[in-house]
Amino acid sequence: MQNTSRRQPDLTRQRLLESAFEEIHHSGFRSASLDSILENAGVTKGALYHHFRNKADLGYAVVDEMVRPFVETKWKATVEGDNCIDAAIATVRQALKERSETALNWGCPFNNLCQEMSPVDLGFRERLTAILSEWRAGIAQAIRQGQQRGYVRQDVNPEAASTFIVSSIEGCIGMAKAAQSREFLEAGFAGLIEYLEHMRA
Amino acid sequence: MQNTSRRQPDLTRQRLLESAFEEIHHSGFRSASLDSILENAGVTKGALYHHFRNKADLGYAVVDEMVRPFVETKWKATVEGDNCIDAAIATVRQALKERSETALNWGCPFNNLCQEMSPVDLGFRERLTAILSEWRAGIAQAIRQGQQRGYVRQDVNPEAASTFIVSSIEGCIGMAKAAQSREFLEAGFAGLIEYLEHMRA
DNA sequence: TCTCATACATACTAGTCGGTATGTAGTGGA
DNA sequence: TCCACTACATACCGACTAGTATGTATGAGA
Repeated sequence: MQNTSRRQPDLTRQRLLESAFEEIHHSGFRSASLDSILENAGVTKGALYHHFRNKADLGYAVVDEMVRPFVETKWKATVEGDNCIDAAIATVRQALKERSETALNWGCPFNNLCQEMSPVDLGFRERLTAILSEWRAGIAQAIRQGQQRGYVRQDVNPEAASTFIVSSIEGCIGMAKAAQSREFLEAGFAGLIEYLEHMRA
Repeated sequence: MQNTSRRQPDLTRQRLLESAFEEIHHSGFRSASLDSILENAGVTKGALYHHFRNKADLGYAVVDEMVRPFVETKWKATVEGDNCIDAAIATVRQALKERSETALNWGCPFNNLCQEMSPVDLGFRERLTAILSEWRAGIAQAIRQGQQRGYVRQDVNPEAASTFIVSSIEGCIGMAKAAQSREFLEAGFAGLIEYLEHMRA
C-alpha cells in the first residue's frame, strides 16, 4: 500500500526468506550462517528474531513457503497434461536446457535439504516427506490415468514407477552436481527418458 | 608386532579414520565435530593433529581409505559376474535385505559426501568424482561385455545406461533416507529392477 | 495529539568451532 | 646408557555461532 513507509514487515520477512533460501541452497541448513543471511537480506538480527523464533523456525518457513512451491511448480504442470509420458519427457528435455550452471552446481534445493536434514530433524522430515509424498502421489495418479486411457502399459506398477521416477530424477541431478558436469546430467536424463518410453503401451 | 606397546600409531590412525567415518556419515563433514570424533576414537587432539594436517586432510583420508573401498566392494563383485544383469538384480535384491535400519536412516556415505562437499571443496570433488567415474566406467564396461555376449540389447547406450543406473541407485537410497521408509526403498528398487530387466536382449 | 503495540537496530553473551603451542613419555638406534 | 625422534596429551586461543537483552523509531487507532 504505502511504499513510502520505512516499515514494511511483509517485505522484510520475504527478504529474509529469499536470502535464507539462497544461503541454505548454497551452504546447507546447518552450515548456513544467520549473519550471512542477514547481510544479504539487508536487515539486522532484531528483524530476524522478530519474524522467526529461531533458526529452525526460519528453516521450516523456507521449506513451507519457498521449497514446497518450487517443487510443485516443477511437476504439477507435467502431470496435468493430456499424455503424461509425453509431458514428462518434454519436461525432462526442458529441464536439461533450462538448468543454469548455478543450478547444476548447487543441485536441487529440495533434495539437498532431504539429504541433510531429514535424518536429523523431525520438523524438516515431516515437511519434506509431505512434499515428497504429494509429488509421488501426483505421478502415480497420472500413471493410473494413463493406464485407463490406454497409453501406459498395464503391467506398470504406479507406486513403484512413480517412486523410481522421483528417485532417479533427484539422483541424476544430485550426481550431476557431484560431478559438476552437464554431460553427466544429459547421460542420466537420457536413461530416464529411455525408462519413460518403455512405459508406453 | 608388539601389542604390549602403549604406542600404536597405525592403530591410532585407524581408530581416528573409523570414528571420523562414522561421525561424517551421521552428521556430514562440515557439521562433524572433531571433539566428538576424538571422544569416540578415545584419543586426544594431539594425536589427531599428529596424524593429519587439519580437518580437511582427515576428511580426504576418510574418502580415500574408507569411502572408496566401501563403494568399490559394492559394485566390483557385481560387474565381474557372468551375466551382469542377473548379478545387478541379485545385488539390488540383496541390498534391500541387508540394508540395516541405521543404513536406511543415514543413507549412503558416498552420496552424502557428494551432495554436501562436491560443490564447495575441490579436494573432495576430485576424490569423489574419481570414485564416481570408476563406478560408472565399470558398469558401462559390463554392459558392453553383455552386448558382445548377446544378453544385453544392442540399442542400449552403455554410457547413458550406466550413468542412469548409478544415479537412480543413489537416488533411491537417498529418497528412502529422506522418507525414512523401507517401503520407499522397496518401491524404488522395484522400478530399478524393471529397468534392468528391460535391458535384456 | 497522545498512546501503545509493532518493527526493528545495536550490543552483548555463552558456547562451540578448528587449530596451535608446549610439554612429555615412549622407543629404536648408537 | 644416552640421544633423538616419534607419538601423543594438555591447555589454550581467536573466530564464529545461535540466541538474547535492551533501546528506540514508526505508525495506526483513540
